[in-house]
Amino acid sequence: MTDLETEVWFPPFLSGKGEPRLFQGLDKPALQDIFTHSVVKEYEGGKLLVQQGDDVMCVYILLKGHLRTFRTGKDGDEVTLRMLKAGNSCMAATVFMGGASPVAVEVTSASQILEIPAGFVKNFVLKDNQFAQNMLKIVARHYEYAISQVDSISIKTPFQRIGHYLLQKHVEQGANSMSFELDFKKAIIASHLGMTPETFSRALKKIQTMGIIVEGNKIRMSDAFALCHFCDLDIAQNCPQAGSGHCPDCHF
Amino acid sequence: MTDLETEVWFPPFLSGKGEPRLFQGLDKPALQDIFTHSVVKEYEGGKLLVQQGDDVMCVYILLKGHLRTFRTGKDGDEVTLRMLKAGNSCMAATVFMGGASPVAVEVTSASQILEIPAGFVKNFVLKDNQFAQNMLKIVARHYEYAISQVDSISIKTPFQRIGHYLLQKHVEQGANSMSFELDFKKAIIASHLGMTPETFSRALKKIQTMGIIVEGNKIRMSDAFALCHFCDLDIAQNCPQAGSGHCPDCHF
DNA sequence: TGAGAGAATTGATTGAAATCAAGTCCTGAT
DNA sequence: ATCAGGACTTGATTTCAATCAATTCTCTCA
Repeated sequence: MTDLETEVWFPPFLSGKGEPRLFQGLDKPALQDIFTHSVVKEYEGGKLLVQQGDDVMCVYILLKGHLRTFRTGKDGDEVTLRMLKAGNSCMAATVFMGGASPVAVEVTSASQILEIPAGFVKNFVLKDNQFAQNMLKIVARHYEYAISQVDSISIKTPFQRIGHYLLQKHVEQGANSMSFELDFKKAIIASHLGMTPETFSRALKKIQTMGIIVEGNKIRMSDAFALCHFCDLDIAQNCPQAGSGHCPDCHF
Repeated sequence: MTDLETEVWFPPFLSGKGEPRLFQGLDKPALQDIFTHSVVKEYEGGKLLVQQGDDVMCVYILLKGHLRTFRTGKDGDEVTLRMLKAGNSCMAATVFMGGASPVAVEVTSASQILEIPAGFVKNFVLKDNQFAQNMLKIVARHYEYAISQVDSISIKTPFQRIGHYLLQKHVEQGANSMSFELDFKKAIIASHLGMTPETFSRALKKIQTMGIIVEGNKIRMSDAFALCHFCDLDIAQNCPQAGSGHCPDCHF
């Protein structure tokens, strides 16, 4: 990959907020080193990038499109673990543990992906501390996300899970717009939340009695605090309104 | 902490296998640096080390005893996320993300704990790449564990979860003894597996029809492969028998 | 414009685990 | 040895999400 190409696709990764970024704070030679060892590939929706049990050959960074990671049980049941959008990465943790991938990765809409070879990443961590720290942050973030998923699935009702999920999306987008879109198929979101599409659909209906209007993939809220009932510490931490006293439900 | 003291308690951390070790491959000055900044403390069973939402002040390394990490929902329901034994550490990921702890940590039996201050750890990662890599491995390991927990809870029946859990314990101990002990209270294990103590108890009864004898905390197996029915890729990876052809259920 | 396929919704039924409620067993203290 | 309290087990009942089944909706493509 040339320096010029880098310029084309790199900028979005500098401006990203929210998720910690792999390239954050790296100096130019380091970036150059990474890019010359990486490739950008295009995939059609539906393609299975990694299968459960595969040896993982690279860390994937999603430049454009959507991926999901999931696990399949013996009987074919699936859980969706993560739903990735541009800027997210996956397989970082697996590359460090070595061995078989515990998850499968599927391209859910046409995507452009930067692939950094596993061996290179492993070495680079030992050479560049900033890179190591970035990796650490990313993996730690995923870990915390997984924890909240365990929590969600085991101690919340399907209804609460959906409310929590919607609120999270709302806060992720800065909590300033009165509406947002679901950017994955409902069946995938349902699987992510540990329920069937039917249950998901019914809960979405029920939630409309709380001032949440659902029209296809579009979610509109009658007031900015309609979802605050579902708030918890995890969300409050990222909520710009937390502690401001404006939110009637906020105890944080 | 003096060098001499180090000698006393450090050895077990060098010989450990299984979990990646925080101190693995560090040179003497690095170790010295860590130890002079750390303290060892003793706690009685029942003590809450960290509460959900606390600012985390240090990374904990369990030298002796038992801890568990858990989350509590609004209605008081709990999920046990991890059950730690000597050699395990916790709060590593949280220290890197900064902010409030997503979990609470409870001392479940009298314990001795090494506490490394958060600030020191964060700096040390940037100074010592080996340490950074160790951290990364530990967090990655926890992440993979959390993934398997999500998987377990959402796509396995309670019965399968218990079988899987028992097999895991069996394999952890080298799969050479015909019996092992549950080292946490059954209610905690139940909570870890996402079920009530009643359901746990009933499933343990049912599993006895498969050649697993349960006597209090002691689990005895009629033959070495009695639990293999519950095997999956995750476990097979750590199974010394995997691929040997001895196990009638092994497809790996 | 319409056909067809996949996605999503809706309804009826079922089943498994949670809950509620006694009981038993075990351990450690007096 | 007895007692008290906790851990665990067992039983009866309820509940709620999964399942099964049938539409409806919404695309895309001819």
